[in-house]
Amino acid sequence: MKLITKNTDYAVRALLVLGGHPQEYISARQVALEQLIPYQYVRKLLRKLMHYDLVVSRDGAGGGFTLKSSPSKIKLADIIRIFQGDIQLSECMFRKKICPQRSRCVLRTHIMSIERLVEKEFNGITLESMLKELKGKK
Amino acid sequence: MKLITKNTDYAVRALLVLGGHPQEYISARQVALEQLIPYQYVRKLLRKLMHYDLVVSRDGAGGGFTLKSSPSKIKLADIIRIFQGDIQLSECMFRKKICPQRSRCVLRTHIMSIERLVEKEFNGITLESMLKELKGKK
DNA sequence: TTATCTGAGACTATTTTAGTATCAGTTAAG
DNA sequence: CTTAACTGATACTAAAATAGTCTCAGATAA
Ligand code: FES
Ligand code: FES
Repeated sequence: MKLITKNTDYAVRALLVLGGHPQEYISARQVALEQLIPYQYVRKLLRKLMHYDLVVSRDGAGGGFTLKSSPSKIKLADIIRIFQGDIQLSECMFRKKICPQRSRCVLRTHIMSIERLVEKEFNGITLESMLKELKGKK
Repeated sequence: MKLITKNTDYAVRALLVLGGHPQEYISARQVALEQLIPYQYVRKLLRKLMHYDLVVSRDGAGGGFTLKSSPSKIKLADIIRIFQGDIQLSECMFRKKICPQRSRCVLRTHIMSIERLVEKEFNGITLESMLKELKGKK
């Protein structure tokens, strides 16, 4: 069971790179090199982060990506949601209007509360807090 | 992001069926019918539960499966571990001796503590408690 | 002896995750 | 005004995880 996929992991690292160079445009190539992420792959991730308004890009030579908003506003939970979708109970169809099993489903309420707990934890971790930790390690 | 896969979900349902008929041997067919799980699939799950000592089987006509130990001893966390493996951080290689990224890895400690939190929650849910809830719903 | 069961293992299918390749268009700098 | 360093978009392929099927040998109750 994985709480975090490679996608998310890479995305966080990429954002940390951008966060490490405020106001600068950093190319995908540089991110790939700094974090040892496959070049084309990180480009894809960065583009996705752009679609979700976490970063902005600039075309052409000297271009690249930079954070759109302050690191304190970027939560780990957001990143996870972008790359792994919402936290959700297996095949339980309770999102699809009415689940036929619902009346005798025992897992549902438990999972939902644990999901909320996890979400809360992930919400407490921001890019800012991660950047600080990183500085502490250097 | 899924905390629970279909595997686990089915397995829990199967165990609930067995738990609903203490001391009786229930056939895979009956479990499949009661819970609308594909027959061959549930057989495979039950066999796995047997390998992990949660249930015992009896061959031949009138045979089937029954819980090996008391429902109070069967934790949701056990079932998840059987079907989804340990909770673990993405590709972080810190299990493999030394991870090259470790020194500048910021996610590791966070994820580990959240993993422990989740594990603790799942440990608090037993087959017994689920059976009780189910009775309350009937 | 037959119908009903499990054990085991090989398969196939589907979905999710990871990664690559290509091409058109933008921009800075010589 | 050409070239090198970029991004946007999209279509791919590959690998891994999950879900589900099929078949056959052997056990057992009736
Ligand atoms: S399976 Fe639908 S409510 Fe749980
Ligand atoms: S990636 Fe290895 S310690 Fe985090």
